[in-house]
Amino acid sequence: MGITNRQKEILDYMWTFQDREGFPPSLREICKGLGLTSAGSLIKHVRTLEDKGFLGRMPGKKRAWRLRRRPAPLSIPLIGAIAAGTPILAEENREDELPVDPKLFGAADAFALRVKGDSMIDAQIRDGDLAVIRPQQDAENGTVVAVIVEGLQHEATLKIFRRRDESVELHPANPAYEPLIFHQEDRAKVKILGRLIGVIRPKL
Amino acid sequence: MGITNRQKEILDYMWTFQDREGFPPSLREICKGLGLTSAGSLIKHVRTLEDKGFLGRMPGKKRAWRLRRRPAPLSIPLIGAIAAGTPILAEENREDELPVDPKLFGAADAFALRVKGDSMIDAQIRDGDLAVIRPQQDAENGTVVAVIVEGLQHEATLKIFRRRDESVELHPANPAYEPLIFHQEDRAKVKILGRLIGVIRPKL
DNA sequence: TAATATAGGAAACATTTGTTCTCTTTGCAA
DNA sequence: TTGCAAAGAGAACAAATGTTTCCTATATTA
Repeated sequence: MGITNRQKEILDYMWTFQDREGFPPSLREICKGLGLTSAGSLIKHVRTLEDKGFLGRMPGKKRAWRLRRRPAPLSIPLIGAIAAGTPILAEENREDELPVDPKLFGAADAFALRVKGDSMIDAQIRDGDLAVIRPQQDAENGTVVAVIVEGLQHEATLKIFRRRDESVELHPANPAYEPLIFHQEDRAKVKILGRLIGVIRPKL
Repeated sequence: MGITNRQKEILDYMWTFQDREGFPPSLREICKGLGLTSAGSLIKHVRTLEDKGFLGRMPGKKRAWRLRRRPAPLSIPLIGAIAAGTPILAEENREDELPVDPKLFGAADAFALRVKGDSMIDAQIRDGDLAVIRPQQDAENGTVVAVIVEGLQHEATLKIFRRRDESVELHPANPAYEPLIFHQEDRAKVKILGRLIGVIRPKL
């Protein structure tokens, strides 16, 4: 499903107009911008763009269309308790949306978890902090990861990750807590959700 | 030049609509959203909003207006070194804009400072953290404040604030550092910039 | 060659939409 | 009370705007 040169010109002009003016152009304004004289000529192209999915039109409304271009998300989903068997980012797991641009933390698809307890206090992470996580399946030794241990809880926890020859270890950053060590087939119970890439401490 | 409750409702709805739909609402769509039945009732408010500068209208065009000045800013200014004699938020002191909605921290006019050193490590604040500050002139004992000491530096620092009978004390949250104590007229050298209301730790 | 797809023009038409007018209601102050 | 201002309803009007129909021109393809 390609797009012809002319159609791309039209789409680009619509974006330019919207960025400059703050609202979408009318058909005749597009004509003027492209040097056309008849709105009738243009509407055929606009309909094609709609059919191909580049344009969302609202039938019956004037000067009302959405320009679809994957806009980067402007917020980070806050994940609460995790329903069994669902992917982490499933709608039912989302507790809130944090009005923070994830690019601030260098990731496009981050999510956040609320930290409970003081097991990471030596990493300057407090009870109540929001941990920003970039999703990934595996981790480097020594990095802080969000993990969930199968059958143990329904909430993710932060731990320092360490893989040894025959075991996987999850270490707290607080000498008052014991590390969790998984041997042999138990290692499969440790599910890495992602790597810690930032912290937000709101309403201190 | 205030803005009445009703006018704020209308402006908020216009923003909500634009964010949701991708294009501005028509007068009658605003009516439906607010429970009004007559566009004639609404246009008076819209004109007032235009006069007060909250709305840019394009005469003769349908469904075409710019929404100026979001009700609340969507970013927090990051303040770097402070030029002598300027207000903290002056343009020349701004180093960057953090794409974070300040309402996340419960304030509308927050700014941020980059933390240098580990003098607040016991408060779980690290070198490189961004401290979110709500501007205020005074502070309660025991709270963490951003202060600048006149004649000493051009950068604000975080300290735990304590006012005694005859002195003002600025305590680090790290036993390796000494508190700063100001007696008598020296107390005037301590300028409080604001109170710590949040922490952001980016790109960990 | 004829057929077809793409691109554009001009005019007429129907709906949306901003605008203007008059009227009513409510709350507040002189 | 009277007067005034803000808020809203309803109807009618004019301009903007999307839509349709019928036309021409050019390039490509069977």
